[in-house]
Amino acid sequence: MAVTIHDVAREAGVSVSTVSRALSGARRVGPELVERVHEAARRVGYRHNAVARALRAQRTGVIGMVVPEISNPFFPAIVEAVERTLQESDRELMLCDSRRSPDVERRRIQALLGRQVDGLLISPVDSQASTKVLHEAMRHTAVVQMDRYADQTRLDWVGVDDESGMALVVQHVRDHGAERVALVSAERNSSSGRDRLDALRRATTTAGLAESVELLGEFSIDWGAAAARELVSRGDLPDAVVCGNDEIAVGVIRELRRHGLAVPDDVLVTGFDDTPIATYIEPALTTIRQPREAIATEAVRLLDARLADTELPVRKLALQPELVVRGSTQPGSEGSAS
Amino acid sequence: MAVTIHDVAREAGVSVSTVSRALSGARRVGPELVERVHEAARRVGYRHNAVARALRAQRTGVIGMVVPEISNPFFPAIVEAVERTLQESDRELMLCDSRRSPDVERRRIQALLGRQVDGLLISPVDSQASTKVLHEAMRHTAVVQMDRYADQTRLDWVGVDDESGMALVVQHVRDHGAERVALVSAERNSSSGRDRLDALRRATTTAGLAESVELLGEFSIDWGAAAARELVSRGDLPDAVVCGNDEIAVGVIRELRRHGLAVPDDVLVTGFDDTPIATYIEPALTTIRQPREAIATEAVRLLDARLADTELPVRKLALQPELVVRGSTQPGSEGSAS
DNA sequence: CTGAAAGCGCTTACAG
DNA sequence: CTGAAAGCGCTTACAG
Repeated sequence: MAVTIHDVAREAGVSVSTVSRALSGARRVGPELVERVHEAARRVGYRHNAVARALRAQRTGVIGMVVPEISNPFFPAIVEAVERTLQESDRELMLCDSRRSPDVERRRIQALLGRQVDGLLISPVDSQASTKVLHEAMRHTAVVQMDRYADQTRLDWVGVDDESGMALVVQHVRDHGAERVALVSAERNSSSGRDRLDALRRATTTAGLAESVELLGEFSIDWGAAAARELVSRGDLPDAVVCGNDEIAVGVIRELRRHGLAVPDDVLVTGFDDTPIATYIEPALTTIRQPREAIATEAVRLLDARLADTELPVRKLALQPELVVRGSTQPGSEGSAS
Repeated sequence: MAVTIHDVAREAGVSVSTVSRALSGARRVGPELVERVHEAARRVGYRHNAVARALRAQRTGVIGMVVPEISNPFFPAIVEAVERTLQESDRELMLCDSRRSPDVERRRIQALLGRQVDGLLISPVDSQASTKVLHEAMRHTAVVQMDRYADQTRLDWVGVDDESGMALVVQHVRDHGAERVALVSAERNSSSGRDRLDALRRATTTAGLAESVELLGEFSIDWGAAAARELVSRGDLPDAVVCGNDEIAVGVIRELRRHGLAVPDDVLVTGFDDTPIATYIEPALTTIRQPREAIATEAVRLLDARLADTELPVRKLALQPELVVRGSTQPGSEGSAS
C-alpha cells in the first residue's frame, strides 16, 4: 500500500539492504549505487517511515515534554527554544500539558513512555506528588527537570538561581529606599514556590530589611490582586511589594492603582521571570529575567549527556538571572503612574 | 531486553495472541483468562509499546500540529484545548513551530508525515507559499486548517468569522461617536491579514464612516507603536483606531499615551482576538473574542470526520465571535486613562 | 474462545 | 561493497 524500500529496491535493481544503507548515508555503498537509489526513490515517491525505523532501531527520535500549563506565559518561550534545539538533531517534540494536576501529569508521562520517547523534559507540578512517577520514568528513559523539580529525585535539573534573583531584587528595592517589604508569592507546594520564598526571606534578612507581611497563594494575577486588597485593608502599606512572579506583580499593581495608590511613588513593586506581560502593564515591571533560551539549550544538552552515559552523576544547574529595572521601581521614570 | 507480550504470555501460560486480545480489550477472550493475563502483565512489569502497535496497526494515535509562533499569545490556548480534546481519545499531540517561515513549515510538515501522524492541524504561515506542501500533505493524511488558511486548497478550515468581527467593532466605534477611523493591521500575506483588512474596509463603508488612513505592517506590538507614531506625525488624528489584532492595539495605545493623547477620550482604540494581553494594559482593550475552545474542538472533530471518510466535501467553518467592551472605547469607565 | 503464523517497514549483524 | 535473513513488538486474519 505505502511506498516502501522494497519498491525502491525493485526500481533501482538492488537489494533492500542497499537501499536502506544508501538512504541512511551509512558510507558502505558505491557512489554510483547511492545515486541510482536516490533516483529510484524519487521516481517511486518514497517517503521514510519513522515508525518502522524506530521499532527496529529502538530509538524514536522523539522527546517528550510535560509542562504544568502551556498558557502560562513563562512556558511558550521555553517550548519554542526546546523545539528549535531539537530540530538541529532531527528530533521532534511531543508536548503535554499536565494542567497543574499530579494525576494528569502521571498519565501523560505514562503515555509518553509507552510511545518510547528517547527522553523526557519535565517541569514537575508538585515537589512531593511528582516524585514517584519520575522515579519510574527514569527507569525507562533519560529524564531532565526544567524550572521546577520534585524532591528526593536523583534527577538532573536546570533552572534559574532563585537565591541570586531574589537577592538582586531585594537589594534593588533597598537601594531605592525601601525599609519594610511585603512578600507576595505562591504556596510552597511547587519547588519554585518554596525556593523563592526561602530565598526572599534570607535576602530581606541579609539586606537588613523588615518583613511587614507574607502572603502566599498562587502564581496568578488573581492572587496578586487579592493579596493587594489584603495589604490595603490592613492599612499599613509596606515600602515595597516583592512578588514571586510577574503575574502576581501585575495583579498587585493593578489592584493598588484601583485603590488610588501610585506605583512606584507610594509603593515599589517587583516581579520575577520577565515574561512578556512585564512590559504590557503600566508602569512596566521591574523584574528578574530568566535565561530561558539557556535553560532550554542546557536541558537538551543534559538529556543528551544522560542518553550517552547513564552512570553520569546527577547534575543540578542553576543559571544566573539578571535584574531588569523598569518603571515599577523607578519614581519619575517614563512608565510610572501618571 | 524490554518486557514484551511474549513475557506476559509465558507468565500467564497462554499465547501472545491471547495476551494481545486480553490487553486490548477485544472482547473475544474468556473472562478468567483476561484476569490471568492482566495479573501476569502486572507481575512482569509489562508496558505497552505504542511504536510496535502503530507499525502493525498502521495508526499512530499521534496528531501533528504546526503553528506559526507558539509564543504569540493567541496560540497557547488553542494548543492547550487541542491537547485536552485529543486526550479524550488517547491520542497525543506532536507540536511544531514554523517560526513564521514557509520553509521551516515545509520541513516540519515533512517530518510529521514521516512520523506517520494520523492527522495534521495547521495554521499556515502564508496564504500563497503554504499551499503546495499542504496539497502534498493531504495525499498522505487528514489535514485541517485552523485560524489561518492557504489559498486554493481543497482543505477543511475552522476559524473565526472576520467579517462579523470587524462589523461588530466598526458599529461599536460608530455608536460611540466615531466618524473618521484609521485602520492599522498586518500585510495581506497571511489569510488573517488579508481577510481582516477586507472585512474592515467593507464594514467602514457599510457603517458610513470615513477611512482616514490605512497602515499595514505586522501583527506585533512594535508595529502598532510605529503606526501610532505615523498617525501622530500626520497631525490629523482619527476618532478611532481599529486594529487587526490585540498586540497591534496595545502598541498603538501605549504610543499614543506616550505622546500625551488619552485613550479613549481623545481616540478610541480596538483590538481583535481577546488574548490575555487585552486585559493587561490600561485602559483595558475593547476587542473581539475568538471562540478558541470551540475552534480547537471543531478542528479535531473535522479531522476525525475526514479520517472516517476521505470523500467528504470540503468544509469551511467560520465561527461567530463576540464583542468585548472595555475601557479603550468607554470614556469615563474604570480602566480609562487617568 | 484460543493458537500458530504472517507481516507492518525498516535496520543490521552475518556471509560472501 | 552487496545481499539474504532475522527480528524490533505488536495485531489480525486464518484455522480449529
